[in-house]
Amino acid sequence: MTNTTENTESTILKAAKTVFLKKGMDGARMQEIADEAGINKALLHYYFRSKQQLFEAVFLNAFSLLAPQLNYILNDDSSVQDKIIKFTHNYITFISQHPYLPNFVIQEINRNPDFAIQIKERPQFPDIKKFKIQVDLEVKAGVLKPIKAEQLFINIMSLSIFPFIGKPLLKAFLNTDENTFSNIIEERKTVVAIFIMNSIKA
Amino acid sequence: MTNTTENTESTILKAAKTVFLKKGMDGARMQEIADEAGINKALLHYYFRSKQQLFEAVFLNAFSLLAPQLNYILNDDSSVQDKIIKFTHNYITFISQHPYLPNFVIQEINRNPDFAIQIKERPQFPDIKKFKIQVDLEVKAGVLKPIKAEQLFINIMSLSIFPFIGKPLLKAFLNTDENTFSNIIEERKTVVAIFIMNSIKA
DNA sequence: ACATTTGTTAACCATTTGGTTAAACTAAAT
DNA sequence: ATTTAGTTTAACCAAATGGTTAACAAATGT
Repeated sequence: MTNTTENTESTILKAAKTVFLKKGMDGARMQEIADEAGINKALLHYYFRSKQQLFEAVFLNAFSLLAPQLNYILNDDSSVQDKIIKFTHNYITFISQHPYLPNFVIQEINRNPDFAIQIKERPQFPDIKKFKIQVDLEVKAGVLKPIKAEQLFINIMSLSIFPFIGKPLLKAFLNTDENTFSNIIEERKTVVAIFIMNSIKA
Repeated sequence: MTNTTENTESTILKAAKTVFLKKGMDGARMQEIADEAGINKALLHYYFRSKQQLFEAVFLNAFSLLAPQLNYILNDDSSVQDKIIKFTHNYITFISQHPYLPNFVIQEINRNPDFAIQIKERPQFPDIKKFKIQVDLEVKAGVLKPIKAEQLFINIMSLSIFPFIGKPLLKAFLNTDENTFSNIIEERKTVVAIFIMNSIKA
């Protein structure tokens, strides 16, 4: 077997990722993916059978990029403070390089909530249990002000992810240009952790 | 002129809102909107000419529901603390009753950023200027810890809105059922303001 | 009563779109 | 050299979809 096969397959996947991430399942067109990949449309079906299956390949790939980052904050052994500092910085940095990713994943799970069930069954799927025990412990020990781990988790995710999803809206509200907004995001790599820790440090 | 006209028109708008908010421009089908309204598909074109124009009517209507709430926090004369308490409570309450709204608006602005330009020109479009001056003043007066108004604004929006947009994802991560998640959201009506104020109160 | 305007519908149309097919091409195996 | 298996393409197909039309129904004005 020649290696053109694998090349073509990964070329398709890359192109599909570009188009699906930008336009979503409903907005994407098989012809556009083929054009992006520079190949004949029939090849998409030759390698992936259907739009649905090609989409799922892209979706699972996208999700598997987001999950490990999360496992880090949830299962690391450092203090809650260290985790928050590292996580917010890493996550905002990471998403800056893949700005379409969170919006895509969230949008498609909203469109078809069955996806959430599917990905929950995967082994790398993040589990909040350990993080919750740790937060409860530090609260009891008086290191942190009383806060429910669930609320803290939601806050961390909200502050890290929303600015990317809501970017066009926020840009309009703040009346800033692209460059200024980038600077604000850059600043958030450190400022978000400070904001959170100011709130919960006892 | 009979009033059936206005009835039909508003029936269409209501149905279009239901379908567009759930499925977005790309996912929505004119036939589905007609079925939802219980009328013939041709009537959609009779009253709104095209899918695009019907969509725009729905979008502007949706946006005009979100904007006034924002103007409140930005232009009210109460202290920053009072604003944050009132805003987070009001906004989370409001969105609970219209859970598809923010996701829809953000998604469609992402799909077509020209929308952001269009709505910016409307008179009710929120302006952050006054809020910024107020925050800067309270920081200088030592009422608040140093924080940029822009970052604070993004934080408030993130903490209020993201839980609704990311709901299916958060539900999966937190491993909670619908009911538990509703309780968490309910709790956020008060807990978000406390979280923010703990962070920024000097 | 009658004509005219407005509202509503079923049938139809053109285009788009996901998907298929049969033929052509390529490269390794014999 | 010839066969064989895998790869790629142009042409094609059926269904879906936004939009139109022509006829019909219901109000409204005269």
